[in-house]
Amino acid sequence: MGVLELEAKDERREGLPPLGVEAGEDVVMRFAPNPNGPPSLGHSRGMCINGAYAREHDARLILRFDDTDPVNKAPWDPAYGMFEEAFDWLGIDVDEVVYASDRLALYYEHAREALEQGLAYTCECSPESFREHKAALEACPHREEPVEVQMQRWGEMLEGGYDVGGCVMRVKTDMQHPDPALRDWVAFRLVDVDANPHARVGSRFTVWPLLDFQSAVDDHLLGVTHVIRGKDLADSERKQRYLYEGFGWSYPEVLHWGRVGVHGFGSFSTSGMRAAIEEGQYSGWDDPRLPTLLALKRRGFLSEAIMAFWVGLGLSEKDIEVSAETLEAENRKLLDERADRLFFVRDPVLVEVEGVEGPVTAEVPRHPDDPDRGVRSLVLEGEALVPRTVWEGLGEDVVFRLKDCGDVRKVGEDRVGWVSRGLSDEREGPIVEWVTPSSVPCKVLRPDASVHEGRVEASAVGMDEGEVVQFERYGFARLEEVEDGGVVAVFGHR
RNA sequence: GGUCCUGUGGUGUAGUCCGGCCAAUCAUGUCGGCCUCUCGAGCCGAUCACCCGGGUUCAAAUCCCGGCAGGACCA
Repeated sequence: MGVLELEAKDERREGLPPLGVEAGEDVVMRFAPNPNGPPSLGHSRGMCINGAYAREHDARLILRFDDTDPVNKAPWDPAYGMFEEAFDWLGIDVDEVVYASDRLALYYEHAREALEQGLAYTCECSPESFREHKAALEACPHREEPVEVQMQRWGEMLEGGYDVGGCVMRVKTDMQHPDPALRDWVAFRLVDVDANPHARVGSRFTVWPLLDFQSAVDDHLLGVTHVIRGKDLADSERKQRYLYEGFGWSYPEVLHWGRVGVHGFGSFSTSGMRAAIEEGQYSGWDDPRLPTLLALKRRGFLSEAIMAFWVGLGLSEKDIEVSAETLEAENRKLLDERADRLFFVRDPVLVEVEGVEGPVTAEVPRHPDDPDRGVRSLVLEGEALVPRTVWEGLGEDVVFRLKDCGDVRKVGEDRVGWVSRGLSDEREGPIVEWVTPSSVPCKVLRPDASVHEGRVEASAVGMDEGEVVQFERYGFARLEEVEDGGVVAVFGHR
């Protein structure tokens, strides 16, 4: 037996690219959202990819709220819990939850060390004047002042000796760096917290770190070994490396992904959604039109489908536009097997069935491929309800089928004649969903904000709220309200 | 304007580091057929791609140079 194991070059890779983990290395990953709104489909990419890697490497996964911008990305209190719930829903175990806003003392401590070691300085330049220094590739006068001066200014910053904008702390990089974005970036600034109280810590702190500093310090302190994030943060790495090198820390492995647009969900910013909800354009964060996880869940999307969708897209750095159909296809694969079938008749027409002898009981399987789940019974006596669009599309005398019941011929405006119990050779029309007058009213909320009104067979009343079903020939929907008097469902997709 | 990233069918994606087995993978979409008492699922088939131009080489999706296009960040 040959011991030679060729690493076949043409073997197709499956799943996510390898992480680059050394043997025996403990992997620590984190997902670090800004909790300024509820988790969206976009966030779920980070949750799923980190979660999938964490699972694969038996890694420690940290949920860290990077909530240190009370002004531009003001945290929204309910969002914290919603992210934890979203992880639960996705079936991803989080080992630790960290709030950056609890850790200001740690950031201050590291700021002090950075100043003492000459890695950073305090700067009183106005944005305009610093911009000039930056453009001229020269240090500003504050950069080289002695440590004592730096420490003193830092102290004044903390003690309220400056107005907002009066002083910042910068990390020293290289004022001649070819990329102006990297020249002495701002690590701390003053915030008007009276006007912008923080959702968790109120107005207690006026000096706040910017994301690059906070996240750099936290990744180190929390022992994060692998960071996966959007390439919009690609510059962060280069900024943060100055700090890491100064402190003698080692930088985590970083992977990036490009921007994703999901065609069919539009692009919604958190702040845009919030404004639209407040104006009443949407019913709430779970409005079926929105790309939030709440809305997707409400429409019957399964978390496994979302996971499979993101893992399938992979991790490329190119910007992509995918169709919602791809996500729907993942969901359909799972749902087709799980969802019980029901007849929902949209915009029904009541037709009289002439010539039918006695009640005819139709026993329709709950699932066509799984007879063990039993049947639902519909008893046809003299009247049936059929969808208006189908009915109006039928020519005179056309024979069509009431699914699993019998063939009938359209003989008048609102009448059909019974043809046969079994499948007849005469049928040329479609096989159509139908219900009896004992059915219950049903509303289907659609993701385009329209509502389809109709009737659903009475057996729906025995089902659980939250259950996802397939309305035959119509599509998948999640039962939201199930009461004797009627049913409300939210449409998922075909 | 600067820096960086990315260009494979309609949409994603594998392959690019280490050139040949790539007349290019898989998924999704579309079209057609089979099956089915759903316009669902399943099965079969078809369709459709290496951004452009040079160069290196016996051989380039893959390496080099130059364009072009898209994006991100900063200004």
